[in-house]
Amino acid sequence: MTDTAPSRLRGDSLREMVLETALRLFSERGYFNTSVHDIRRAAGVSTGAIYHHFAGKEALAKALYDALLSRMETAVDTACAGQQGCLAQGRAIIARLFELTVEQPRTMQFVLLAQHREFLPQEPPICSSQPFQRMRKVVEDGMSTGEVRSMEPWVAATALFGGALRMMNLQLDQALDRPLISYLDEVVDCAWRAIRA
Amino acid sequence: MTDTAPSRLRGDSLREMVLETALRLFSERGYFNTSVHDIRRAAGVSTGAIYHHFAGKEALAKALYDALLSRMETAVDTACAGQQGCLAQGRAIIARLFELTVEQPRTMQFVLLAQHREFLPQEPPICSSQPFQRMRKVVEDGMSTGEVRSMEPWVAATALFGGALRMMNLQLDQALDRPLISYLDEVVDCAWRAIRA
DNA sequence: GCCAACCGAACGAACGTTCGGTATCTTTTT
DNA sequence: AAAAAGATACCGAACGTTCGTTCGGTTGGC
Repeated sequence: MTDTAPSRLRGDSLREMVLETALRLFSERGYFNTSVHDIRRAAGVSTGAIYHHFAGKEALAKALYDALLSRMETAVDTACAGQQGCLAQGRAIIARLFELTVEQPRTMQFVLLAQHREFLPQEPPICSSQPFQRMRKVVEDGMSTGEVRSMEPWVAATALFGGALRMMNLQLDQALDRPLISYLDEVVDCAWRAIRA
Repeated sequence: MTDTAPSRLRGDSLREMVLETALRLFSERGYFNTSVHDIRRAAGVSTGAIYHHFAGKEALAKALYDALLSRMETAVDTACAGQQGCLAQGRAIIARLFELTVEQPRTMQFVLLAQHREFLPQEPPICSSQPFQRMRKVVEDGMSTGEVRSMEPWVAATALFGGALRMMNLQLDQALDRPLISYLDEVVDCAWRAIRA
């Protein structure tokens, strides 16, 4: 009778389960409305297990944030990779972000909307993170090739991606009646009219 | 010796002081990092006084949120009032919002950026509030007069105001090196190119 | 002398965290 | 190959603190 039983998780898979559960609860109810006991219960692990893998609640949130931001970074870079020019790259980024917003709303909720500085005081604002820097670079490159009108870089970047980010916001607030992806062409069209040469 | 002393506040002025202090602390450290005791101390009032004017911490936050949202509503409506056409109205709204962001960053921080649903579970998302409805209406009117290209209303609204809202975001995160107002013309120009007929 | 407005010490609940103990895996010894 | 020893991973009851809130008492205007 070598039953493997519903053998409780151990090691890395336990760690993953804790992170997954924490993401679900943090994005559903917010960091401060989620206690370590809630995570413990929902993940089916012990308090000690959580504190074995993470130094505390804040460290858990930081580990989660870093992992998700890094995933988003990869997604943005990969989307850009195959594309030439500001329009194509911008479109690819927006398309990928729209996909992520639909496929992993919790991730986007936690990374884009949550006010991290309230529970991760050391963290720089999200706008200075790698993915956002990358977006600004795309626009600046477009400006130096003449594809984009010459203008203030901040304005150009917010003009290209601001509308898309707000559409993602609306999707996460469930304000849209059609699938987010179906707005993609019009969103990109608008954004491009705003900054093209 | 009828010294009026530094006579402690009473009545409505005490209530105002509590609201003001709460706004300062909520926007600086966030709702959950601010205890009622913190507000009590910072405002120089007693616990009982707070609970005399507000049913609890959440009710205090709601009163504050309602007051600020109503102020913002007035600001948007007033800005629109003297203007004719989508471009003029949109520009006036953005200009006023930029001013408010600089003059009352705490208000904008609390109203626009904070995740209210975490501490006011009953509250609808900010995008369904009056000021945002008004912004969408401006765009839709512009579309029916032919000033704005015919397109999906949500896309048009986010295209017109999305860039400006992100610029306000950057200002609140102190990412900009020039005064926010100085970007106004370029922001409006971009937004208008995005949706004009 | 009445009533609303205000006071603040005290309270129970919930939170993040600890820590002595146990289970499981790894290495060493026989 | 089996047993012993050691190390790592996990367990969960319990702890100290802080929080939002209460409530019997006090003040001040009318």
